[in-house]
Amino acid sequence: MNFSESLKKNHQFQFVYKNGRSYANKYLVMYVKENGAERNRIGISVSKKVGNSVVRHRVKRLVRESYRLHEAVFNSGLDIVIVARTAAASVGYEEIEKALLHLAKLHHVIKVFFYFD
RNA sequence: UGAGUAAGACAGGUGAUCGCGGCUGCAGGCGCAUGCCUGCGGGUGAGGAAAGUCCGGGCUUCACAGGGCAGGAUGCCGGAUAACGUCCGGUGGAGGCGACUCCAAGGCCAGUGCAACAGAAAAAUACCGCCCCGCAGCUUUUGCUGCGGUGAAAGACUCGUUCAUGCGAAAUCUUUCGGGUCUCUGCAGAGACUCAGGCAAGGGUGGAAAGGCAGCUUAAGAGACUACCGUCCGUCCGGUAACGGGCGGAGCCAUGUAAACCCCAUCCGAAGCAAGACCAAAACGAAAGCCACAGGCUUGCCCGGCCUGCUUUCAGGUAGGUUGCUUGACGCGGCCGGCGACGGCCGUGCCAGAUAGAUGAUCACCCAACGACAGAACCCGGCUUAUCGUCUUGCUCAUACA
Repeated sequence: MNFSESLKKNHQFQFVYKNGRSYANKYLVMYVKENGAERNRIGISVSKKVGNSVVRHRVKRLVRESYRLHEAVFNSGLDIVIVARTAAASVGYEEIEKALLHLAKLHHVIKVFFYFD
C-alpha cells in the first residue's frame, strides 16, 4: 500500500487499545491514535471467536481490501486498529466496506471532500 | 433399467481491471562492496484432507562399554517397507441371496481376582418339580388329597492305593450330641420307639447354569451306556506358517472375564525447527591505554595517584538478522519382476517457502447450482475425523428382451 504500513507487534496493538479513541458498529470496531509520522499504520485483528482459520483469513482480507481501495481519502499520521466482530464472518465485501467508512466518518479521519460524495 | 458393492479421479472454469508473497530479466538511484530501494515486464503461488496431533521415520542437539529392572506399545500366519499400531496376500470367526464387508483374532487344563441385580445355586447347589417311602383322610380297584421324610464328631471292620505313616470310597456296627413320634408326670424332666431318601430331565433367573441332540436303561433319572455332531489327546498326510483333512483314543475336571492383575513373544534412549548453526546493536563484564577533554577525592596551590569518564581490544551472547527451508524414501511416462503391497532400470520435469504470516475485490459469461469441509509453517509414510457435489471403471442381485 502506498501510504501505509502494518502494525505487527503485540505491544503496538496494546498501545493503540489503551490510548486511542474507539467507535464500533455491527461488524467492526475501530481504534485510532495519532502517531506523529507521515504515514498511516494499520492493524487488523480477528479473534478465534469469529470462526476457523479460513473464515478469519477471509475477513482480514476483506478489511484490508476495503482500506486499500479508500486509502487516499484517509488522513495521514494515524495508527488504526480494526477488530472484526463475530457478525463479520457471514457478510460480503460491500457490508465490510460500508462499515469501515461509517466508522471512519465517526472518527473524522477522512478528508472533507468525501462528505459531498 | 433399477438396487447395491468395491476402487479411483476432480474439488468450479474463462476473460477484464485493481492488489499481494517468493523467483527472475531490464532500466534508474544509493553504496567501496556482498547488496538495498524504485519503476516496467516475465513466470510462479495452499489441501484431499493443508485439520486432529494418534502412530512411524528422516533431520538436529544431548546422552550412551555391556547387561538387568521398571515403564510403555504391539499381539492369528507369511510378506512389503526407512519404519509403523500402516499396507498386501492368506488362515480362522461373524454378517450378507451375492459382489463384498467387519474382527484388540496369543494364553483364564501358570497362578490370583471378579461375576452387581436376579436366581435354590455363579463352581457350588436343590426353590418349584419328577420319583420313592411313611402316616392320616377320602374312595375303597386303579387312585386322589394333606402332612412328614436327619445331620455332626469319634472308634471298629472291609476294599482301593502307598514301601510305610497316610489318603480315598461304600456298606455295616458301637458311643456321644441332635431331630421326629408316643407315653408318664406338676410347665421342668424321664422312659420307649424311630431317623429313607433318590434325581438333576423340565420350569423359572441370568450375559453365562456341568457339552448338544436322539435313543437305551430306570421308580424317576443322569455320558451311567450307545450313534451322530462338538471338545480334548495322540498320530499320519498337505501347507513356509496360521491352519486344514484323515485315522485312532478319552465319556468329557467342568462357565465368562486378560480394553482384570498377570504370563508369554517382539519392539522402544530423551527432547524437538521456538530443534540446531552462524553474524551481532545497546546495556553489563574483563584487560590495556589516555590526561587530549569533563567532574570528584587526596590538598591552601602544583606535580603525582585513585574513582567516574573516554578510546581500543576481548569474552559471553540479549534485541535483531542470516541460515536450517525445500531436489525429495519427489512427480510424470515407459519397460521388466511380483497374485499383490512393492521393487529395479531408463527417460524426463522442478512443482509455495511466508515469518504476524502472501491467493483477495469488482464486473461479465458458462454450468441444474455462485458451491461443502476447510489455509502450508522443517519434511515425508500412514491412521482418524469433517465434507456440497460431479465423473470413470470392475463386479453382484433383481426384472425385461434375445
